[in-house]
Amino acid sequence: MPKATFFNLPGKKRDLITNQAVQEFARHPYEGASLSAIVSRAGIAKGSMYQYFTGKKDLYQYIIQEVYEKKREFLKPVWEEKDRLNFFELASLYYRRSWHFARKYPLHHRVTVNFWESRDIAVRDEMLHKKEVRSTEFLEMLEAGLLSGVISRSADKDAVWFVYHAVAKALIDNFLDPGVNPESHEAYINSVLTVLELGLRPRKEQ
Amino acid sequence: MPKATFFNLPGKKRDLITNQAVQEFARHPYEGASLSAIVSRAGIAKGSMYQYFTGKKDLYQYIIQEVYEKKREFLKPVWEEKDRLNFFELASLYYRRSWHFARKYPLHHRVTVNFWESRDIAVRDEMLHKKEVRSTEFLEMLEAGLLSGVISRSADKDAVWFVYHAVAKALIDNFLDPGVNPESHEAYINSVLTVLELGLRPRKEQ
DNA sequence: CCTCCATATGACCACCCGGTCACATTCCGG
DNA sequence: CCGGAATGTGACCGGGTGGTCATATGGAGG
Repeated sequence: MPKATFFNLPGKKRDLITNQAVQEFARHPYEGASLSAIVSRAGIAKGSMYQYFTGKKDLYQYIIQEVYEKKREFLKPVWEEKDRLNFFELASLYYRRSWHFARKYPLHHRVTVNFWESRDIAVRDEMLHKKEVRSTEFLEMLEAGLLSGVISRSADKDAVWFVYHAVAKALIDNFLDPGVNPESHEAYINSVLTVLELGLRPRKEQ
Repeated sequence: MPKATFFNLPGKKRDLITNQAVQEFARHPYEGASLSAIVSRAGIAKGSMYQYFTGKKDLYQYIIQEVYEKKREFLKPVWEEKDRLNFFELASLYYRRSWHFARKYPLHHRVTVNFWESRDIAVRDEMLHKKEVRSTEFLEMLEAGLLSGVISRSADKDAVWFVYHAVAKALIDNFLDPGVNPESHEAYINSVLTVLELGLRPRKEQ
């Protein structure tokens, strides 16, 4: 969505602008982010920004796209294990790697969190699109789990999806909580997933 | 936190201001809510608002307090069943009644949703305080469930709390999704809770 | 009736926002 | 070296914000 001019820019300058924009959208959700702050920190004129993008929304959509591309790339190794691991193992791997992403690229992580909490209409449709992208692989995983019998066949598929989605969101929200102990956090993710796996009602067989 | 002047106001006028503020904070999260819009819709002068409250934040805190008081009152009947119902029955009752609250007072519901999604610092401490308030009764419920053995003793208590909290948030977020069928929604809440109760791994005993 | 104090008012302030545009600068092919 | 196209610039615009304050209004007690 950026104009051609943006891609004609020398790489350094383009990266600087991109990075400053990521930083701003990490600090504030779309509505609260300030274009003026971005251009000022990037050391360019306001008018220049409008040579590169048609407006604030355009810039935001570009940044969102870049950030998700990066995350998708980072998560690729998880899906390559798809055939070797069962649903529960894969889910654990998925969340642990998402956590690594959040630690390695905290700004990008913050951008995604701000993004899916945004209630802006201009952003919502794009959001739905992205959510589909995000969930496709996970949904496949779930289907396979149900088919193979690793997941109880009596479970309501919609409800399972809902629960996992909710817990995923909460887990990821908390990925960067200050005061979290890196060593224990992986174990914590697994504890949470175990609750989902076994359920709260005691099991007779163990 | 409002000034004494506010409580000297005739009841009608006080209610009008309160209602318009609730409406605005239902439409927009704190940062995006407009004081000018509130006073304009309430038909009072901007200066008058500053006779009643010390500022926007003060007004917001008052509204939040009122809204949560209303919700707490509405949920009271649930906790009176505490001794008659087990953990799972109580949880079901709790969410179904929360949903009734959302249907009956959609604006107040929206205010709560905006509130706990807010990332404003001025609001965060207050929020933590409120969350404690909200969770106290639920945490008690959970403790009792663990003690009585209705909940598996092998479950990690923190993880259980985390999962329930996450699902609660997601359920409540979706309470007012347009296009939701009121009759089926209660059943859906129960489906979701059943997933938590039984877990995803198949059970041998059934 | 007059005084005094609480209350009501809206013009006004400084500041911010996203966006525009006439003009300056840079670059490159002829 | 020139001329035209591409790019860079920041003052400026209209409109919004939360907050202030001198002034006007009202009502209760002496």
